[in-house]
Amino acid sequence: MGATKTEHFTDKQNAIAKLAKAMAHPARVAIIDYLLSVDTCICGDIVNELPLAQPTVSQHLKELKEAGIIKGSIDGTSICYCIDELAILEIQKYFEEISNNLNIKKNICC
Amino acid sequence: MGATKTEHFTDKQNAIAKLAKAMAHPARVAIIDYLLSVDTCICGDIVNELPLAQPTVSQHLKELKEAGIIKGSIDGTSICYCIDELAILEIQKYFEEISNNLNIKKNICC
DNA sequence: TATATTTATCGTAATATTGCAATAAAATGA
DNA sequence: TCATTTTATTGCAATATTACGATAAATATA
Repeated sequence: MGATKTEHFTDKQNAIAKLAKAMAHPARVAIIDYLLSVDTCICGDIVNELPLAQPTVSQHLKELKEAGIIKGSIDGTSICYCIDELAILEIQKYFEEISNNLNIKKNICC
Repeated sequence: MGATKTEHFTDKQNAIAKLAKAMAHPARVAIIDYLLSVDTCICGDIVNELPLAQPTVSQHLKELKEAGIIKGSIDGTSICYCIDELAILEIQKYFEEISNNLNIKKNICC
C-alpha cells in the first residue's frame, strides 16, 4: 500500500501523470517561469530567485530534468538549464485535445 | 520542514501547481480520459473502469473536484461527474503560452 | 597545490499521498 | 420500515515528497 499502481495504467496515462507531477509544485512552476523570463537561459542564479535553500532547488531541478521538462549543459563550474520543448509540447497537446473534445460535446449534464 | 512553502510563491504559480497536482496521478488521468470517452457524462461506473477499490476512486474523484477539474451533480443515489471546462482551459492556456514563448526564443543554449 | 565557486548528494525530520477494509450516509424501492 | 444501491468517510499502514544542514564533487583560478 501507499505506492502508485503504475502498472495498471496505460503508457500515455503514466506519461501525462509524470509530466503533470513535475509541474505539481509552485517552486517548479516558478523555475519554468524564470527560465522563460531570462533571455540567455541562465544558470544557477535560479537559487537566488527562489525562497528555498540550494539543496532544495537542486532537487527540484533534478525532478524537472528527470521528467524531461528541462535539460542542462555544463558550462565551467556552472550549469545552464533550459526548457525542453518536446515535453512542453506533449503536455500542451494533451490539454488542447481535452479542450477541443469538450467544445464538441458541450456538457450535457452538471 | 516537509510542507510546501506555498506562501512564498505567486497566486498564479500556486494555481498552476494545484491543477498540475490534480493531474499528477495516472488514475486521475484515466478518470479524465473516461469522462471524455463517454457520451453522457456518466456516473459511478468509473469504479468499474479503474483497477482500484471504491474508496480509492472516491478519493481521487474528490481531489479532482477540489482542484476544480471536475464537478458533480447528484442524481438519485448516484452522482454524475463531468469535466469542468474552466479549469482545463486555464491549464491549457498556461502550457500554450509556454509553447508560444519557446517558439519565439528558439533555444539559445543546451 | 591550495582556495574559491558552483552544483550534487547524503542523511534525516516533517509532512503528504496512496490504497484499502470497515463503516457510515443518503436515496430508492419493496 | 427494511433491504438495496451508491457514494463518502474513517482509520491505518506503506510509501513518497519536501526541505535543509552538512558535505562531497567538479572545475576554475591564484
